[in-house]
Amino acid sequence: MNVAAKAEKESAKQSLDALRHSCAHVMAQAVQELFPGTKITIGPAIDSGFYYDFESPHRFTEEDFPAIEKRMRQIAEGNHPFIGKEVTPEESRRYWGSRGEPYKIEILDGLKGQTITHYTHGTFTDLCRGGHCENTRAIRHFKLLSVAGAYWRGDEKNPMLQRIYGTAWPTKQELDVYLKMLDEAKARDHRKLGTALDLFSIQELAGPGLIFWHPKGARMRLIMEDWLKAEALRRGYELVSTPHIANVELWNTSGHRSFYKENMFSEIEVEKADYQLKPMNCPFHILIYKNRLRSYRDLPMRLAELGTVYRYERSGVLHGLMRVRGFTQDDAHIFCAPEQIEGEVDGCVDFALEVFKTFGFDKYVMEVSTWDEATPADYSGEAADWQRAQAALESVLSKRGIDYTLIKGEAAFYGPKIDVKLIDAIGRPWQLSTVQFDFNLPQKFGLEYVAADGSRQRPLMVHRALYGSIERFFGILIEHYAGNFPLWLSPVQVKILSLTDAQVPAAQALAGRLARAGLRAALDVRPEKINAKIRDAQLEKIPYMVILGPRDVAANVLSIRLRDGRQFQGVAEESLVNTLAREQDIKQTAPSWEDA
RNA sequence: GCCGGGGUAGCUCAACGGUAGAGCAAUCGCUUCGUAAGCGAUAGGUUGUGGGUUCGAAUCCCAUCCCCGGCUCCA
Repeated sequence: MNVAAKAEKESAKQSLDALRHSCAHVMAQAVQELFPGTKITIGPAIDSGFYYDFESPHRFTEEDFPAIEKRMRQIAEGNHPFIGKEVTPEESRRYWGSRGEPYKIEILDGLKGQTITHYTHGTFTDLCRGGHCENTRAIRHFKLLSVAGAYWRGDEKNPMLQRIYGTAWPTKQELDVYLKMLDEAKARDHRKLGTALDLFSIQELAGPGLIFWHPKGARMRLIMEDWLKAEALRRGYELVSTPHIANVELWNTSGHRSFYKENMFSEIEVEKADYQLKPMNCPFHILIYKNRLRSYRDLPMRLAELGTVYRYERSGVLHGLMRVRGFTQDDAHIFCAPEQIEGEVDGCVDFALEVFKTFGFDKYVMEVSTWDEATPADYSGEAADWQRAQAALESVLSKRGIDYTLIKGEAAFYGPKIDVKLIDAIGRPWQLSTVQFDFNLPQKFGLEYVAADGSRQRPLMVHRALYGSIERFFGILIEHYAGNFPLWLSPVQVKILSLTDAQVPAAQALAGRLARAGLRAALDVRPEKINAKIRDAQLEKIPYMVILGPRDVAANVLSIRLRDGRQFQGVAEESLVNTLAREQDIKQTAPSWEDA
């Protein structure tokens, strides 16, 4: 993206934020008028709209929205300009004191030495640093969406406030598009589709956050795993396999018992020793590295594993496949010499891009998180290593011409990283792949290799996950494709529907031949009408249907129906098999059949 | 974990102090049909769990588990 385009995008975002922030003020006014005793706190613009947090004796529900929206509309139509005014801290304090707004006074207390401004529209004034549209008149296309609890200043030690979320757009069309996207997202919800398509479940009796993969989901998982393993081997990784629990001494050594304790399951005592379920695979791969003396000739050593980890997540944060307590990471750790890091990072990025392309994602954003020199807090490792690693991360992306955002101070304490967010079919970002340096664990475990000159050196370590977690990636795939998976991932690729009982033997024979050709075929020979069988197959989102009636059998041809409704008659069996085998082989995301 | 909203048949939902119901799915018949639901019958529930109030509880109260929307965190 060039500089001018970036600037234009930035300015468009600013005016959108101004509209939304202004809408939040108007909502706050409406709410205070309609629900006396409500205290205001903060109300910013966010990615897709705005919110305002209130403390109120009234419990807000969605049933209150029509009344609030109606009042908002009246206020907006009142044609009030937003007027900013600089005030002294004393003035401001007096104003908020007189209005009985303790949260505003608390904010004021945090603004020592800064310029204080009040923004007023009509009869409503807010303590606010600004960023408003000119006039309430601009606020026309908005909708309140939900109400939720939120801690004052995001701290769970503070009181719980009530947050009302809304969205606002410059035009009706944009608002409608956004609302439609929300509906679309709801329809694609992987929890809903997971049940409808019988892919997975979460069982109350077994516990929250633990995933049961049903036959169809497990089939897809197998395909994802097989592809990834083959690709890893092709790229010079070694596949390893490690235990699910380990003695607490391992976690003491790695440091996880101190900095990751809240997320680990409790100890399991066995013969007077304590064990813990693994929340991460890193220490295990490190032990494999450390198991014998390594030479510089052994490097880079790339150890990969589909490693299942267990993390204690607080009950309120669990979410379908996206946030669970037991999941499998496609984890790898690369141990290398300093001069190899750029090549290794490039290999990881290349692999990640291959994953996106293969699974049908063409949009993504990358972020490089580095340390912040200004606040050299508790970073682990040598400054020279950090600088070299950060340079490698940026250099790899630049050389590939990949646009990225540099986020200073966002690095973990143990090293800088690249994070990749995928953009799905309806424009939502999902945090996926990550490539992270780790300067902490090699030190904690005293990792070494013998250099060419015979000296002992510390290897550099890179963590890397591409799917992130198989569960989560699966959830993203479900939502990205809305359950309409490409042929190569579809648990059932072809379903053969018999028109009458007379075609059952032919249907069975065809199913056998398709299976032998490496295709996943299913049969529907129930004594149902063809319309009913088609409907069921459509609801199962099966990519190809073969409808077998007396005419087809007589002519020795097939009638094909695609998931998108298109039909092709008189297709030779060989042609179907070859076309599908190829579509599967090259992992095509679109169906092969062209309208004749 | 916290705030709010919910758990009724495999699924989607109704009944909201007075004997628990529908559609789909399932099972059994009949129907043999040409591109999104053929007809009929049967079966299916100590209403998440435990306690309480009441002559009577799916419905009211308490506790607890799970789910949903958020907060916080994150793969």
